[in-house]
Formats: sequence, structure tokens, C-alpha cells
Amino acid sequence: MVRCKGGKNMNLKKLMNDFLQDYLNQNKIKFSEWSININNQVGFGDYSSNIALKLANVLKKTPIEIAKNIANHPNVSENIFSLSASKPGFVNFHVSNNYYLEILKQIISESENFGKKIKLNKSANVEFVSSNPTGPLTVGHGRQAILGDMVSNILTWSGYDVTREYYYNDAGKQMRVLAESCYAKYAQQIGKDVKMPENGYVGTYLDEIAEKIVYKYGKDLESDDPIFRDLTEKEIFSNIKNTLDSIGIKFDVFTKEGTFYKNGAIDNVLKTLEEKNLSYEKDGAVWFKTSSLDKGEDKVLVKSTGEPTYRLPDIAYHADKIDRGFDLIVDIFGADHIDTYPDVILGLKCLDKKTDHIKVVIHQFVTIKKGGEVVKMSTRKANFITLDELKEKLNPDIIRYFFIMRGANSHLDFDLDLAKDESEKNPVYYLQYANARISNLLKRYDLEISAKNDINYSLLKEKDEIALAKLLSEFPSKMEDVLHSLEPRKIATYLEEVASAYHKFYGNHKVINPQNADLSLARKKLCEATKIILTNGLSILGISAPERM
RNA sequence: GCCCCGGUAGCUCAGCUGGAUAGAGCAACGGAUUUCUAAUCCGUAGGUCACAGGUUCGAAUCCUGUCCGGGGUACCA
Repeated sequence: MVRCKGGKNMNLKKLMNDFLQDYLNQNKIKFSEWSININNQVGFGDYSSNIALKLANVLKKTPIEIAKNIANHPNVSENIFSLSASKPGFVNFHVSNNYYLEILKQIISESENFGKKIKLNKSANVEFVSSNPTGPLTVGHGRQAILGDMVSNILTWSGYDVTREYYYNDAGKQMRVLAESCYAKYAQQIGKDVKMPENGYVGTYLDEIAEKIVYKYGKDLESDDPIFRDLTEKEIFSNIKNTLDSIGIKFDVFTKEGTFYKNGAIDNVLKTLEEKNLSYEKDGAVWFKTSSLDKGEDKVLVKSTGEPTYRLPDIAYHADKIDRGFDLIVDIFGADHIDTYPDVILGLKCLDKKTDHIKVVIHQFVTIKKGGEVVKMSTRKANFITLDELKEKLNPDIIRYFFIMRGANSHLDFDLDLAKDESEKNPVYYLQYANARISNLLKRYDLEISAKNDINYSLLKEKDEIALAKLLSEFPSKMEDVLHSLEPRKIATYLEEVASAYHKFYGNHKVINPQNADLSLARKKLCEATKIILTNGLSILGISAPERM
């Protein structure tokens, strides 16, 4: 069982469930098909359950009749919530203000640990970006990088020991073409007429590398000199690392595809599949008998050229990750993997590997608009907008927020021309502003109020105050949801609600009032708790929480 | 061909493990500033939740079909 700091809020739901269960027990009813939902609209209590609506069929009574019965059932938690029934048959829970104010104390005492799970002794591996070093990172990779980083943060927050992993192909055809392209650029620079290879890389970043090679190694290199491959990979990879570093993303492990050729893992996969009669040769290629496993058409594992397709090394790589013993394996993939990752999972199953603990997060692509036109991005054709270019225009907080403003499953339209304009309307400022306001207020408070009283939380009874406290109390259960969905956007949405509730409270009520030091203190504590939640949430998103703006 | 995603206010999108009156930002209009930071707040206006069936006490949410838009994919990864 997971122990959770800030768990009182989860106890709230448990108490409500216990109450309903007690009603069922007392009336000797066996039933478990109910839910308890939070109410955002006012008028029907803080939470409500559909239990009476669901029971109507079973008990052959009207829902409202059952709901009224339940609401009149003896309530051992009456100091925490009271009950009512409403049409057509909801059971409503009205939580006492006191409960929320208790949570405020807890937030303040636990501070940066509020809502955080203590160490679980569980490990997770998050693989993301995994872009081959054939060119600079584009805004498309940016989405994946930010998403993966935030997912990692969410897991860390939830008690996992997280390994961030970058996997790349240093051995395949693309790298060979890249080296040939680099040689062609090199040759052109020293006046030789060498054609670009078919489907070669034409980006200007290669010109710079070729130039460097001329400068460092002279003009006499042959086309097959390993320097073209090695230096290109090294240069581009170091560029990639710098870019990631500049938006605050670091990896723990870099794994090269070549490893699995060298250590025989790929041969072993092929051997095992062959032994199990799950592969065969046709037209000079090796095929994976996916059709016999009821998964569509057979897929190629090794091309007739002798080179494996993406699937084969990826199966070997995932088998390796599984063997490393992680409790959770997360793959962040772009939409281009939608078709292929099921083959990889299937391959792993064929190797008798456990796969239940693999979670795949697929995100849709970023489409770029340049001069009003949608641009199809291709690294090879040098038709892209780099993450570095983006960074020149926008600060990292904005970039991070921009990429998670849409759910992973939605396409993200990116209009570079408008990026800066839009950034000024970016909600991230709204959150940061709330935090800066609080910071300033806390400073002022110490200057203007010197009285040292005991804190009397029960002075907080205004609607805006309770609404804010209630929202703050929901943070731990919100993080539970997020752990399940691995969708950072939900944190952002929650924080926007918190900021909004705070701005509203701030606008309607004066915190610092020397004439009423007791109330001032209670309100100050509410501000402190809000700041803690905002700071904690923003830290999971990797976004700064400036003290002043 | 096969697969994935989307269609909700003028625009950009939340809400989708079914719940009560569908929300927010931007844009528009009106108001609040000798301010604890106006990067804010309050108010007005704005809707056939693409369409049609189905499931049920109840559907934006689930199922089926259709239409429209975006994307992926075939021995590139």
C-alpha cells in the first residue's frame, strides 16, 4: 500500500465511502457499484454519490427515497461532513470548513513535501527524445523532451527512483547516409565535384561540420574516412545535449543501438524467434510471423539488404530494459511509432518477457506554420525549425508551458511568427504572477504587522477563502490522477484554477490589516499555503516560480 | 489499404473511467486603480457539444455508422 503525505484528503473520500458501506452493512445489502464525485457547482454540497440511483433497480424503490434514507443514516463522521439528498437521487456530502482549514495547517507544516509520496523503493525508466544524431533537435522533439521530462518529474514526485534514458541509433543506414552527406559537403568545400547521396542531408549544420573537418584534418581525406561519421555524430550529439541542457533537461543514461549488435542480443532475439517457429525467410528478408499471433500482417525484421528494421533492435533494447529490473518502464513516443510499438511488445511477449509494466505515452506531432503556411518537417531536407531558434525567441518557462498546453493526444499547431505574441498571453505568467504577488505580500506583512498572536484558522470563513482552501486540499488527489494518466497538462490546469481562486480572494479581501491582526495572520497563512502549492506544482513542471515580476 | 488523433462559444482549447445549470483564456462591450503588485478583479454578451442511431434513471462523455479536418504507415527509423 502506498503511504502518502498529505493523505488526509484521501481519507476524506475514504470516510465517505465508509459511511456508505456502513449503511449497506446495516441494511444487509451487497453492492459496490457506486462512485463519489467532487462537485464544482455550488448548491449540492462538496461531493456527491450516485449510490441511490444505482441501488434503485436492486432495491425496487425510488432513488430519492433511498437517498433520503442514506442521508438519515447515523454518521460517525458528522464533525467532518453532513449529508443531504436531492433529486433525482443524489446523496450529497457537505464538508465542514474546519476540515479544509485543518489541511491548511498540514500544507504549511509539510511544505515542499505536501502531497509528495515518500520513497517507494520502486524504480522507473523513462525513455524519451531518443532522436538519432542526424541533425539539430526540432520543435517536434521539443514537445517530446518536455513531456518526457515532466513525466519523469511526476514519477519522482510519486516516489519512484527514475532513470531518464536516451536511446539512439549509431549504427544504421541513416548514420551512414549522414556521413556520406558530410563527405559530399566536405568535397564541395575543397572544390571537388561530389554529388549528394540520394536522400542525403542538406542542412547547413553539416556545412559547418565539413568546414571544421577541412580546418582540422586538411583536404586529403578519402570518402570512407571514419572521421566523417565519428565527428558528425560527436558534433551533432553535443549540440543536442546543449540544447536539452538549455531547457533544463538532463539524461542519466545514453544507450546506443550498436551495443545490441556487439553483445549478441539481436542475434539472440532472431534465434529465439526462429526456434519458436515465429519467423521465416522470404524474398531474402526475415519476417516476423505476427499473423500467426492474430496481429495483422507479417512484419519484416531483417531487410533483404541484411539490415534489420527498426523493430528488431528495439525488441532487443526493450528486453534489456526489462532485464534491468525496473518496476515501471515508460516509453514516450511520437505518432510515428503508433504502428510499430505493438510489434515490439508482441516480440517481447514471444521472448517470454513480462510486459505489463510498460506504459507507452504517444503524443501527436507538432505542425509548424511559417508565414501562414503549414510546413512539413523533415530533418533530411533541412525543412525544420530548431529548438534553439525557439529558445532565442522565448524563455524556457514559456516553452515548457507551451508544449503541454495541449494534451499529448492533440495536434499542436505552432505558428512561429505568433509564438512571441502569444507568449505574452501565456497562462504561465498568470501562475507566476500569483506567486509573485504572494511573495511581495509576505514581505510587506512582516513590515506592517509586528504582533505575534496565535493562529486562529477559524477566522477564515469568507466564500473566497474557503473555496481557495478547498482547492488547495485537492492537490494530493490531483497528483494521484496525474500519476495514472501521466498527463502533465492536468497539473497546469489545476494550477490555473488555484491561481484564479487566489487572485479572486486577493481582489476581494485585504490580507494585511493592522486593525485586525488575528484575521491578518490567518489570511497570511492561507497565502503561504497557496504559495506552497503553486511552487510544488510548478517545480514538477520544471517551471520557475519568481518572487517578483 | 491499414492505423492513430481531432470536431465543444467568433478564435485557441478544457471537460471524456457516464451525473445535476457544458467551462476557461483570447477577441468584443461595460465597470473597478490615492492598490497588500491592474501581468489582476467584477459584470455583459456569446452554444444544435459535427451528424444520425443505440445503450440507460441520466450521454459532450460509452457503442455503431456517416461526414469533415489533421497525422502516421508499406523492407527508413
